[in-house]
Amino acid sequence: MANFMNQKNEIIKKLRSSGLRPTQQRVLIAKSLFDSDKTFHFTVETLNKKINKNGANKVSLATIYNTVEAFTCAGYLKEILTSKNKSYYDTNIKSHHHFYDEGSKELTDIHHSQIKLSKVPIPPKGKKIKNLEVVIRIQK
Amino acid sequence: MANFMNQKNEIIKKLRSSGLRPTQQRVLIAKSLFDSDKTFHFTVETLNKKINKNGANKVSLATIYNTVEAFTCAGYLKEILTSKNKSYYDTNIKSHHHFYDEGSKELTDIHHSQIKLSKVPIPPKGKKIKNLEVVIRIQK
DNA sequence: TTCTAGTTTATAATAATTCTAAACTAGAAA
DNA sequence: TTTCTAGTTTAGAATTATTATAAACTAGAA
Ligand SMILES: [Mn+2]
Ligand SMILES: [Mn+2]
Ligand SMILES: [Zn+2]
Ligand SMILES: [Zn+2]
Repeated sequence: MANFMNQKNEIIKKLRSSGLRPTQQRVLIAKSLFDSDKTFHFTVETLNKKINKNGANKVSLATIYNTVEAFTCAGYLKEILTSKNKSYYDTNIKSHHHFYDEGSKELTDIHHSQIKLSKVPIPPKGKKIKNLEVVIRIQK
Repeated sequence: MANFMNQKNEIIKKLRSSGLRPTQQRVLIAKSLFDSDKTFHFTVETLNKKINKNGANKVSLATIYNTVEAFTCAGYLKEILTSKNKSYYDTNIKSHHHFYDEGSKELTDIHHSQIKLSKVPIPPKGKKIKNLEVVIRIQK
């Protein structure tokens, strides 16, 4: 119970620190995303199902979109673009890479240390590297 | 002129070899994509403008979509998924990597030899690596 | 308790893409 | 050469993901 309180307070602190007012909806979504010690990948569609399951419509789809964008801008989520016509998001914000299964359309993390780059090109003049990601497409 | 004939015949041969009937539209699009010795990146939107410029509507948008998909399946184009909500395509089908400029939304090739991977993870059981691509996101 | 900027929401709008079904055509066969 | 038909093209409708709008709501400062 104290633990429960703490988690909620942590979330509220986290939101406030990014200038995001801790509304009921944002706290609910943040719990669903950040409460577990395990990270995961999701789409707006799957998050919406998770949040609004068991019939009771708790949070509107528009708010799911708004919140996912706000959390991404705040650096609490990473957007992963590996699938056509649909954005994936990652609660693992550490630098890492992915397997993408073309069949099941599922992402699997590759830990940073599992890939070593011994040669990387210099970016074009006046441009800086923002990030570098490896995607390994797999299939049966 | 002979050269011109040859190019057209090459294209027709290429299409036939993949079971694609060499229609006027496909030959026209193939010319636009494969005639130059330089490879390039494009979207359906930019290809449509290129094909249907100067007012005269030569090929329908649906056919542009159909043809790009057919060429991708046949292995004559690569699909590049780096941008939200829009597919990019590449006439360079050799294994290579990309810079993606978040500002201009432009792709730039990184030659295969410009990146060296000294460690790559084993794919999950029963899965095979289809391809491995590095995307380096850059900005000012 | 009041007030208001920020937020949520239903709904409309947009953008990219895919689907549909009727008209067309490449090219094999007669 | 003409006929035939499966494959292709096309305009337009439908779908899907996403973004915009604007009215109702609420967190939290005063
Ligand atoms: Mn290229
Ligand atoms: Mn889309
Ligand atoms: Zn991940
Ligand atoms: Zn390329």
